[in-house]
Amino acid sequence: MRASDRAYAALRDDIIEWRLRPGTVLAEVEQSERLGISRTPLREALSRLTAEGLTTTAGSRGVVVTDISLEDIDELFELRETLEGKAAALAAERGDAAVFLQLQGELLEAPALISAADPARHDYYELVGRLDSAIDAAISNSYLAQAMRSLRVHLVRVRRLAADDHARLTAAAAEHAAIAEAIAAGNPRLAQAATTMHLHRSLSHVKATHKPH
Amino acid sequence: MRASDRAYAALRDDIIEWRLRPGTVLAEVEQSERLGISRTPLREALSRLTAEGLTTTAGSRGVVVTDISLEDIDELFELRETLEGKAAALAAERGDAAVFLQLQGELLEAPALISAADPARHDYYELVGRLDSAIDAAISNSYLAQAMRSLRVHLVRVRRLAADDHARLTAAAAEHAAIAEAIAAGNPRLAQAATTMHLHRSLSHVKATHKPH
DNA sequence: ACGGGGATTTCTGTATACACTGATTGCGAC
DNA sequence: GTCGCAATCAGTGTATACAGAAATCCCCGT
Repeated sequence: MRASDRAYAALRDDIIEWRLRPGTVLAEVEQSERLGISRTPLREALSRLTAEGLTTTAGSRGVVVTDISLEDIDELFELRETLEGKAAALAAERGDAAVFLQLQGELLEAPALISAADPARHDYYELVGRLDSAIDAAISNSYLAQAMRSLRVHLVRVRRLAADDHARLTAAAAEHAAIAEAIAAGNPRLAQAATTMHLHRSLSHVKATHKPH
Repeated sequence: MRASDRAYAALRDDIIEWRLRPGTVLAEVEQSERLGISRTPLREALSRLTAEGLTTTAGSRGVVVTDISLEDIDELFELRETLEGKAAALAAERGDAAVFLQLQGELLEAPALISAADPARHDYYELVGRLDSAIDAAISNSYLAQAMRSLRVHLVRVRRLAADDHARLTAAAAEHAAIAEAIAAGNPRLAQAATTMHLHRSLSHVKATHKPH
């Protein structure tokens, strides 16, 4: 694996997990020494982060970690509702019903995953990730898929702001199951509506349990 | 201006104007010598182009200019309809009516710009660009605006494929005027419908007059 | 004591040298 | 003649050295 890839992954994780707080300046020499690489691959990693919107170049002060305010979260979910609603509708039109029926079944069993002794909810998020991937594959639109991928980076960051308690995750699993069911049924409008419902409830939950950093 | 910025702008223009055809490999040493800069800033330019989707890294063969097929154009317009439809609706809800009334008036006079002896239709495209900027400003959603900006790069490239004849541009100006009118009237659903109409006609025209390269 | 100017230092931006990987070509053997 | 292996070469990935700019700090003057 290339050094620039490792630097990108490390910095990306540090930002997403809020170990690098918004406003932190990422000086090239400092970070290259911390990660044990040279400045050249680090610069490439920083450009990629900036292209994704996780950092911005603040004049000649180097790059700084971007902030996410409550207004940003509103904007983020506005775009997310647009993109994922359309994606769910397209998946209902073009997707393979069997795949989403299978996912619906797994999602209905998801509460077992959440109540397990996995504090990071790894299995649960992996299942949700599989639903996202299935939708990506079903829509067969690389531009839309790319737009959603670039959004999800910011959403993972927002998710860390909220308290993902057991009750919310159980409800979210049911909402995801409803989306999968609508897609499997080949009903675009229902799939879009289920997505809208899920995102609105997610947004409400995030804003209600927002822990200021 | 930085050398990497100049390299980025030069390569971006070369790709958009189809001087660099899809499939062309952009070898680092070759391009850095052609542009009179070193490899370091050129690599930064290439990463930016790759992040935008204008190029892709093809294994160890360096980066190659991405292709745009007819299926890509369908996907592109599918996403464009989603994003610009939502943007028009939001602009109708949040925008300043006076701004869009003014733009509507100018767009109704646009045929005069098109029939002038400007083969590049510079004034006309500048006016359309002002409408895009006004919508960007009105929606006050940086994520959505960013997503549309990254799309427009590809759209300019597609536009070069079509024969932008006088008749189509005149009709397009009227369609743009209709969008501006709906936004000025504060009617989100009408604004979205007008956008859908315009994009469908644009897509039909592109596919009808497509010049294979 | 406060303000301004200059010098120093620390940063980014660029160039270049080096290393390593992967491909291509040529030579030899079957 | 063809297949295989090896050697060379081209080209990317990385490190480092240098230059230029900007910010900060210190010193001097008022």
